[in-house]
Amino acid sequence: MADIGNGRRPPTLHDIADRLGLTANTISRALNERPGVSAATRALIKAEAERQGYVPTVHARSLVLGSRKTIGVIVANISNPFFSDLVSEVELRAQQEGYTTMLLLTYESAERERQAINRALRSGLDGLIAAPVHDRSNAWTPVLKAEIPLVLVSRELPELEVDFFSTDNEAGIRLTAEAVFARGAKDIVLIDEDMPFSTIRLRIEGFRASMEAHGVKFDPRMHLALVPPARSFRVSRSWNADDAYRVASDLLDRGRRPDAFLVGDDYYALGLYRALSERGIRVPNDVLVMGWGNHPFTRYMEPPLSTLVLPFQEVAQRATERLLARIAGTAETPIVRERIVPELVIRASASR
Amino acid sequence: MADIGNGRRPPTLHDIADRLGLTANTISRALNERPGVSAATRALIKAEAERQGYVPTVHARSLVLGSRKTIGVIVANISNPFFSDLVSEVELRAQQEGYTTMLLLTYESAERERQAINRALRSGLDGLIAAPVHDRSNAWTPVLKAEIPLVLVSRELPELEVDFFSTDNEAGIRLTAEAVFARGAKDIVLIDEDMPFSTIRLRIEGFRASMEAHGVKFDPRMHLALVPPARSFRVSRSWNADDAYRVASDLLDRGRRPDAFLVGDDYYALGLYRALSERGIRVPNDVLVMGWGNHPFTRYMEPPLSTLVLPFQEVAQRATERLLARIAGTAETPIVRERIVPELVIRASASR
DNA sequence: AACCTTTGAGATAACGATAATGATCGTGGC
DNA sequence: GCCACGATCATTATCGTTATCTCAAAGGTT
Repeated sequence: MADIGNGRRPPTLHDIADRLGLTANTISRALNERPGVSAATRALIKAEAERQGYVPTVHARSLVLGSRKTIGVIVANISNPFFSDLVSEVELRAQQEGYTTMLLLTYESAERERQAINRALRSGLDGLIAAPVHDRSNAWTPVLKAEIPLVLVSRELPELEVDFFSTDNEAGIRLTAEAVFARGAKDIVLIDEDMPFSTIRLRIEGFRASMEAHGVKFDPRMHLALVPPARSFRVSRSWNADDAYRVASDLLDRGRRPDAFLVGDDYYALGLYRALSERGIRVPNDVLVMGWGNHPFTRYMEPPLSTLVLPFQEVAQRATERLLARIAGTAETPIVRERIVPELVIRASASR
Repeated sequence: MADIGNGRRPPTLHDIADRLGLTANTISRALNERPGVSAATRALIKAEAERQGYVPTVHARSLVLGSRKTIGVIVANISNPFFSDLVSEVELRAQQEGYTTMLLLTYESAERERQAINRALRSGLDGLIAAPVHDRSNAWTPVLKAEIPLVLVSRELPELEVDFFSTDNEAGIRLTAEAVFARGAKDIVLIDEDMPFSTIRLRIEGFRASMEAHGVKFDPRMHLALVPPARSFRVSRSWNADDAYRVASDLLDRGRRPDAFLVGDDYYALGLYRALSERGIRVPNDVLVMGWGNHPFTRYMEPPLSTLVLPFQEVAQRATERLLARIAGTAETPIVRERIVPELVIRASASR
């Protein structure tokens, strides 16, 4: 910590080189463990670099290398546990491989998604993991054109020829449906969000298939209760429970009395529970309930909620792995689309 | 979309310049709205840039400008709603000002924090917002030395002369304590995490002060129930409820019967509720309970939990605002340390 | 001892953008 | 008709790092 004072400007390779009577080139080779430097000078250089508190300037490095060692993550928000776990996982793996993570949030807005993609392109990222806003596949063509590796998660865009990883929504809802069928349910209602996401479409498809496999004719007006889309994606999803409460209350007040409920989000179950208990309908005696997501609070609901453990981590890990392979150029060319089946957890809400 | 095919390499200023018989410099001036270019050529240039799909290379720009227009956020994780809301807010404001956000997670590990700081420095960020790992003030000296604007949130490091924004933990716990005192409680227990964070220290301090203001002698063994520190910070905080359940059960089984509980985290209240109900202790008739954080599920607990609405957004906004001002050089020099008082929400768990 | 190989380091030129300075042109003032 | 001047664009230098090529010295071989 002696002479930092050479102009109050962070030290560069030249500063070290001048001091030692060498050239910047040699310093660069020494610090990057490349051949062409003797062990003795290498040690000298490292010591001097340490002493001056040298930190390489990424701007310059990425300019010449053409890579920033940065990957971008584009998701709607990070209040949703799925996305926050996804982003965490990406950050972790990326960091291990020497990449840093740039975060871009869309809040489900097509316009913000466009901006995010734009900023991602301008930033010269090495790769991109994204949960796209629904049905906006053409928004991603600039990324493909720029030949930046892209991996999609969660929401599928079939028109795009890119790797895709997701929870298997269809299999998931079938698991829950089968579980309540197996416990004697005959009349099931699915509560889910009224949004055109592929995730929700697939859940409804799986639900319908399961119903028909059990000889029940699927009627949207009877077996589907749609919750209005969230008003804002800015903060936590507090309103989900409220909306589900309202939807479930309406349904029950119309005299409808199913013997099982499936919900597309654990928070919906909170509202559903209240609507049921206010009307003296008991879980699981009068009605079975299956959640979705295994949120920490579900084990503490009364009765504890049966639900699905989503493969957050696995999806995130596979997606990141794939992206890194694409960046490294080691991934085989054909794209993969993987849907990982979630795991059922039966608790008191579906025990009979 | 005609001739992109000049080598499959993203177009540069030179490509546009060559095409129009101009120089790169002129193109730069035209596209950046700087004087020295006639309106006619400016239009020509813009059209050609658009046609070639030109995207400026940040590497080069940051190299010459010395700024990347990027700010870093260092927090423990983003499963914690406080941090996810913080990060969201930072991303939003940053984006509005043309900055992108780099995410660095520490998982409460000093070593990972060190790495994160290192990576932040290497990345040539313009500024840094961080919730530091406790008592690691010397870890941040490299940032100060590099004269990179730094704003701390949530956890205070008094030794560091930097701006700081946080929830007022002391005032918060006093609000909850006063609330139960006002409703007749005389013997209060605080359940909190056994970690040396300044946040927790301040809560305990505030609790003690409030007790003594009401003539109760504060005895840690009587009035404090400490939950073992979380085992991992990787994923959601599911275990918090379990740990609180265990701690509360132990306490009750030792025959201790306080007439009010305060908890340092809404999740603790989940475990506490169960421990109480298993022993036939009713909320609020036999004991009052106050949460912390106003998590969405608290309104759906039985009975609904009284809690504190934390000023997540405000803290994040002020911190980001401050950081941007520091970067722009428009912030007055003296540092500020702001603690924002949370807001009380009384629900059935504390109604008498 | 003459010759070839290896090793360590310097010289030079990128990378793509912006800043500072220079050159050219047309125009206006006198 | 001469000179000065503003507008417009070209020239050149620069940011900090890495890649390529070159060269000198050391070491080994016959």
